[in-house]
Amino acid sequence: MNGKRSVDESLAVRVRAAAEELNYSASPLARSLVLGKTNTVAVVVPDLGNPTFHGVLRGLSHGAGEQGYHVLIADSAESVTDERILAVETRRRCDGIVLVSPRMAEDDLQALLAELDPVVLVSRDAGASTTTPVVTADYEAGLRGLLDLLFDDGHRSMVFLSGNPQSASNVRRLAALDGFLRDRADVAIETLPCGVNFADGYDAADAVLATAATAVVAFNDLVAMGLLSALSERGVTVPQQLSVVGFDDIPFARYTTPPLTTAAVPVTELGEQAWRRMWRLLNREPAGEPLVFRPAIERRGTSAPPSPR
Amino acid sequence: MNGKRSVDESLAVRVRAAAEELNYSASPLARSLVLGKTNTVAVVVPDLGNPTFHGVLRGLSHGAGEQGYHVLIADSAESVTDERILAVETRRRCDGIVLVSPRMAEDDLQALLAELDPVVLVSRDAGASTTTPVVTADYEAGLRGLLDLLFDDGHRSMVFLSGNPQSASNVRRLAALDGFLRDRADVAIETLPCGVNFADGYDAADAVLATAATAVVAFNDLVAMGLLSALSERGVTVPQQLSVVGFDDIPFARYTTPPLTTAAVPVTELGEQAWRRMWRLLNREPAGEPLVFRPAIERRGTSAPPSPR
DNA sequence: GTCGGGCTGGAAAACGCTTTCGTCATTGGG
DNA sequence: CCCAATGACGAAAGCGTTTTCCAGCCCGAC
Repeated sequence: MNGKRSVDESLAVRVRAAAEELNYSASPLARSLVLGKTNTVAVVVPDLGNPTFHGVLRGLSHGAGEQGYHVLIADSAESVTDERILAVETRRRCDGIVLVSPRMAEDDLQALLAELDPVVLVSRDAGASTTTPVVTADYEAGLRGLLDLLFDDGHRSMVFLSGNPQSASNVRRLAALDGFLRDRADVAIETLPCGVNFADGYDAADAVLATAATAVVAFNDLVAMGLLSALSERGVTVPQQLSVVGFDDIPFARYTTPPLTTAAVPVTELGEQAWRRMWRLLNREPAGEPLVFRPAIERRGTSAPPSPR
Repeated sequence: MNGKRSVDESLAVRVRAAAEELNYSASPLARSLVLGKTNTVAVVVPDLGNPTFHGVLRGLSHGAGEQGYHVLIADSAESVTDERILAVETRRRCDGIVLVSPRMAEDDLQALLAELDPVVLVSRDAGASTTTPVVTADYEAGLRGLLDLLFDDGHRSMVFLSGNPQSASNVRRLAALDGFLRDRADVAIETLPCGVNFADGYDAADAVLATAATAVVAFNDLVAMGLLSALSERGVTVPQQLSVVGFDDIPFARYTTPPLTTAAVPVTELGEQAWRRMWRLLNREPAGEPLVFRPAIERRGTSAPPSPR
């Protein structure tokens, strides 16, 4: 049947014809069992509702599909405790697993990676001394780029709307903030705990307006858009009265009014590259260096020099 | 090991201890083979980039996860030809399959459903004489609601930005248009071919402005948002100069400026209910009547009575 | 004391494949 | 003309489970 082996062609033809007629094809299950491979990879995401993860999922699914692989999804629902169990359990049904932005502590992650073996990490690094392939974005550089942009526009008083403290990318952003403040003594940045969704940004409007800031750096585009929406309701004009920048450059970002200034993370490409790494791993090839995308600063309509008081 | 059978408790304890020690747990693959069930269901979507499908996927994944089921995703990339093969192939690796808004012709769909057997249909009906459970929204009623809203506001000249002609939901919308026009002789609605994404709506702006319409009904929220964005760039005020309504009520809809008037389709619930249907099917229970959600008209800021010339 | 019944635990069959092994026939060379 | 080598095909083993089946064993009853 499967093209191999030295079999008389006429017999092979008859077999194939019979298979066709009986509508037969080999059971993937049984094949998997004997072959020891399922032709399936899994993706674990913290929240299926997040557009960032959609992009990664799409890129990954696309790449995998291309090469005959299937993809299993698992949503940990932001639960740090379930993350591990979910990953381990899911891992058993496939050949490898992609962890997207896992929330767990670094020690736990390290231990887990060993257990999961063919595994690649997206949007999170594994700390030192790991051989796990990593595909991520340089959140620190991205945020720094946004801060520089605002600084160059003349902003000296800003607010940072921070995201999920569990999220590694939030930690990187905080680090960028620290570095920036070290370099620029004349700037004040207040960090406000916020969140990662529309509603979080929306709800943060009053707290933001209570400060003297002329610019706000949102954890991500979702938060920025929520804030934009609330500001518009309050009659605060953007960017005249307040500059707002986001992060990620989700598809919606360029369609806000005004279009959102943000740092572009190529999420689909993150997913595609994660698949490439996984593919190499599955073929026992070296997966290559960690891949770090540098977010591109997209200057659009929500940022401008502060207007004189 | 598995709690069953009459086995001496002390022995059972020893076995469990050994299993623990060896870090053993039964191979899901081998179990699946012998049990004839994989504890996995698949979802086939036409485009993983579409927020509507995200919602369905989320609802479904959540429900399935709750009951120990895994979910396999397959993206047909809007290819009508691949849809069938993808579904059949994917189906073999799981216990049942959910088809979300399949694009294929009704005849083909009917034939496919029989082959896929435990199958549920989302956002598309199967035509008559099928026993397949269906979970969908009443797109016709939704669009009719929007048209009535605009009519009651005084609009008599409108544009409909139509979506993918392959999509069944587009057909239903067109039917609503026909019905509406039959009832209201004094209304003119022009249908413009458009698409389903931001960019499509954005690109349609000039064509829309070339008409005399005072209101535009976009195929969905994405299209409406793209249009909104282009209108804002051209200095056209919404809703003063032009009313715009969308469809779906994606999470972003309420955060546009002004917030988008739309017909709300509860996508997550669509997914959850699809899972419930699937669950019943898997347990050989009757799946119940087709479930049709009636979209709720969300009157927000992008629609208003037309201003006098 | 012997026989039958109810448990328990281990062996074997089955799930549907792939791969290896062995057999038989065919052919070429000595 | 015989032997060995080659090659085609079928049989069997093994993948890791669950389920069925069978052989014991202990106990109670006659």
